Amino acid sequence: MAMVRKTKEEALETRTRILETAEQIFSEQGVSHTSLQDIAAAANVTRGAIYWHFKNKTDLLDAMLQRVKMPIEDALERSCDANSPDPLSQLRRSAVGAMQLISEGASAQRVCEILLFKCEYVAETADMRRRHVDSRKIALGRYEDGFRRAIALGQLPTHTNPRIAALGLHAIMHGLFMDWMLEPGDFDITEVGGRVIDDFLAGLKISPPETPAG
Amino acid sequence: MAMVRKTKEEALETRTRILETAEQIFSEQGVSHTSLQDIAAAANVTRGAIYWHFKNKTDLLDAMLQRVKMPIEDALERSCDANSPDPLSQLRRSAVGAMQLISEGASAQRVCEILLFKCEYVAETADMRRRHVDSRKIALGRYEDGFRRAIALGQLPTHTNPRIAALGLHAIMHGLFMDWMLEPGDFDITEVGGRVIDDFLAGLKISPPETPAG
DNA sequence: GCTTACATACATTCATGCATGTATATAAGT
DNA sequence: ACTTATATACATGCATGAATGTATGTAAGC
Repeated sequence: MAMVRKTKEEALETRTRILETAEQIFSEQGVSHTSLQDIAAAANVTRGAIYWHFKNKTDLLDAMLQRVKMPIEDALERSCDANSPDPLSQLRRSAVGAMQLISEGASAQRVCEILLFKCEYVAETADMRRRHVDSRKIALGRYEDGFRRAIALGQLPTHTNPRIAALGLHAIMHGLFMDWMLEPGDFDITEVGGRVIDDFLAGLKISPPETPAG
Repeated sequence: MAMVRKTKEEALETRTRILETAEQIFSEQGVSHTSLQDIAAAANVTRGAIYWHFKNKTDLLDAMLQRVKMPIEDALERSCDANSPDPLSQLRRSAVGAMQLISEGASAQRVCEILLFKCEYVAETADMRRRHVDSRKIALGRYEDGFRRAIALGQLPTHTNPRIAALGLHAIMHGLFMDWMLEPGDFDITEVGGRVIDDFLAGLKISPPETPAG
C-alpha cells in the first residue's frame, strides 16, 4: 500500500467514513467495548487517521452523535407552527411524526440504540447527558406550550394541568421508543403510537378537575 | 493486618458487602468504567475476595442485578389477584404501585440507574438483556390479560385492542421511569403517573372503534 | 517548502485472570 | 476433649494482553 496524500475532499470523506463506521460498530458492540483499532480496521484506516480528525474516543463519540437529529427534536422542528388553530392535532402530528422518523431512519435507529443501550453516562461524557436532558426539557416546554394553547382555545378543559399533560405525552413517546428499540419487530410503533396518543388526548378532554384531599 | 479466616456468616456478609458496594459504584461510575479494584477498595477487601465469591465481573453484575426486584415485576406480584371484579382499577393500582416502589426504594433506584444509563447491552451480558426483554414480555402479558378481562366485564368497549392498550400502559410507565430517572427531582412520579394513567384509561373507555381505511 | 493527512512505531498505563501463600474454621477421628 | 486433616476465605504477587496517547516518519497537495 503506497502512502498517498489525500486532497481536501478526500480527507473529509475519510472523516465521515470514520464517523459512519463508528456509528455502526458502536451500535453493535457498545461504546466502551469498542477500541479505536476496531473502528479504524472497519473503516480501512489506521488509528493515526482517527487521532488526526478527533481528539480521542469521547470526541469521536460526540461528533458522531451531533451528526444526526434526534427524532423528537426533528419532528418538533418540522411542525413548528406556533400559531396553529388546532394545537392538539399539531401535537399529535408531531408525536406520530417522531415515531415515523425513527421507524424509517436507519441512522437514527443506530444512534438511538447507542444512546439507549450501548453507552454509559459517566463523568467523561457529561456533555452527552446534558444535551439529552436539555433536549428533553425543550421538547417538554414545547408540548406544554401546545397544551396551554389547546386549553386557551377550548380544546381541553380549563382545569387541565399542561405540565402533567406534557410529561405524559413525552413519557408515552419515550416509553414507546424504548420498548420498540428493545424489540424492533414486536409492534408497529407508528400505528400503536397513534392510537395510544389518541386515547391519551381523548382522556385529557374528559378528565375531571383536581379534587384536593378532604 | 493479620490474616483472619472468616466464619460462614462473616463470609456471607463479605459477599453481600461486595454486592452492595458494586451496586453503589456501578451506579456512580458506570459498569465498564469501574474496575474490580475500585469495588474491592470501596468494600475494604482485595480483588482476591471478589474472585473467590464471583467468577468475574459479568458474574458479579448478574448476581447484583438479581438481588433486587424490578419495580414493575414487584408491583405485579403484589397485586396478583387474577379474578378481581375490577381489573381496570387493579391495573391502575399495580402501575401506581410500581411508581411508588421506585420513588421510595433507594436500592431499586440505583439498579434502575445502572440498567438505564450505566451499562452497555453487549454480547457478554446477553443474559441481562434477555431477562429485560422477558420481564417486559411477562408484564405486557399480564396487562393484556387485565385489559381483556376489563373488556369482558364491560369496563371497556368491546372493540378495544388489549394488546395496544397494554403496550400503551407499559410505555407510559417505562417512559415515566426514564424521564424521572433522568432528573429525579423534576416531578413527583407517583402523582404524575397516577393522573396520566387515569387519563389514558379514561380515553380507552371512550375510544372509537377502529375504522379500516376506505 | 511548508503543511496536510495520514501510517508506523513506541512507551505507558492498567485491568484481568490466575497461581500461590496463609491462617483459621470446621469436621472427622480417637 | 483433644488432636489432626482438610477445605475455606481470603490476600498477595505476577504474567499477560489490550488500549491509549504520542512521537515520529513520509509522501503528496498547495
